[in-house]
Amino acid sequence: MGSLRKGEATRERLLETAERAVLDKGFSATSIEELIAEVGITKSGFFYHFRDKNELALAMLERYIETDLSELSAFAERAKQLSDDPLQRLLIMLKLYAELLDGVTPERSGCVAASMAYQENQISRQVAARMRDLVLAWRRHFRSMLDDVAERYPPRDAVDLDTVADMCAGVLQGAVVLAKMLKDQRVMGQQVMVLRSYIKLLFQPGLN
Amino acid sequence: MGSLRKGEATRERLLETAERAVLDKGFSATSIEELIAEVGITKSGFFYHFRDKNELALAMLERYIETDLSELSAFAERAKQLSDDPLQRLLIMLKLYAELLDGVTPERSGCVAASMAYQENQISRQVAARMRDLVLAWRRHFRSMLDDVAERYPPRDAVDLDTVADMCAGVLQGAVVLAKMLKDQRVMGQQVMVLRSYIKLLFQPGLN
DNA sequence: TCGCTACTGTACCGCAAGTGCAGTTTCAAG
DNA sequence: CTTGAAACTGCACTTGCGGTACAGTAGCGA
Repeated sequence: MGSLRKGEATRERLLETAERAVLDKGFSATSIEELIAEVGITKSGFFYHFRDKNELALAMLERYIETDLSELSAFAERAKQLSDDPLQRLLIMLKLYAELLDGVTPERSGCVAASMAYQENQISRQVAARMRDLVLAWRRHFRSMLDDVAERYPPRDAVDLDTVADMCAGVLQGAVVLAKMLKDQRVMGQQVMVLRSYIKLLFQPGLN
Repeated sequence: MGSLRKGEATRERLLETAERAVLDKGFSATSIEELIAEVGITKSGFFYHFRDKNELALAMLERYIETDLSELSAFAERAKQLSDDPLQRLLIMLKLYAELLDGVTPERSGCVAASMAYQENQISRQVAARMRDLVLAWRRHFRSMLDDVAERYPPRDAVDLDTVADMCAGVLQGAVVLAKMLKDQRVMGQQVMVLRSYIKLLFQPGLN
């Protein structure tokens, strides 16, 4: 059938190789020639799959968004199984995420979208649009969890829940940057745990 | 005297131009030829000042660190004048920062260090070392303010203050990334205000 | 055996980084 | 007024990368 054609396999290997390289050293520092050498095809072969480097970026982003969002859903699902309480669910999910981050290798850590974000004005409109979609998806995801929490536990501080939802994604993005700057992966897990502390303080009753 | 030599002025113009370009479109997308065209010197002139692009990066980072840390100190100083209470000082400082971020233009927003952080393995050891220094300086800065707060107001949650200090810098870094991805500057100010909310909840007494 | 998919091979262009070096202007100290 | 260092210019050249163009071909399923 068409679903597992040979071309798809090569394309996937290119995307996988590119993702590793991009997370390790950035998009513009990743050369096409380096990718084809690792995958074992020629330059012509590369341009058979992608019109140009920008289209590679778009495909990488598309792929990243898909896996990232399904990972997020999986964690939410797992948390749902582990507790009935909306606050506990959110806290469990953040703990799961922190544990995931502690186990990831330095070279593979980072966000494909964020690595492209800092090269703003050289990326295409389509890439920019998909980046925006991703942030909005994160916002929706955390917002819906926060809504469930706020319904049962009134927040202790007057904050906009969309902004708190953004913070959930933002703290992680910031933690990645700090981890890269410090060359210390541990800060990622740590930062998520501090975010958890905020959620606890914001909603959890009976904390003095 | 040696302090305001002509060479220093040209070098400074190069660094200033480079910083604007890098914040707008990233380091690797910023070409030397574009810089010299704007500054009005030749390629040879550029290489008289910097051995290569990496040395430019190092000088930019050095310059950025200096101005960033002095800006931070200035805000802390201003907050010190406005209140005697350590918690209020920190909250005021964050508010000042949020206001600064709301007023900055999109092209000039961002952190020179962070824009280089995502190109990790192609930057020199020296640049990496200075990036580390910067994060540690941020940590020290916020940590000392947090220590003052914690002395008077015991924290409501068992968190490591170094990690909270990292979060102060991290939320900002994350907010920059989100702002770039969303093309919406407002999230930067918003995120700092949520961070403020955390500090309030963590330390402020009498909140229910 | 036909034709499509998935490539290879070759040749070439333009741009940016970087090298090397000789020559020139500017300006301040002797 | 001269001299010499600082701050460049000018030119020629190399390498690497992104990208174009296009002809040819191996494998494979209908």
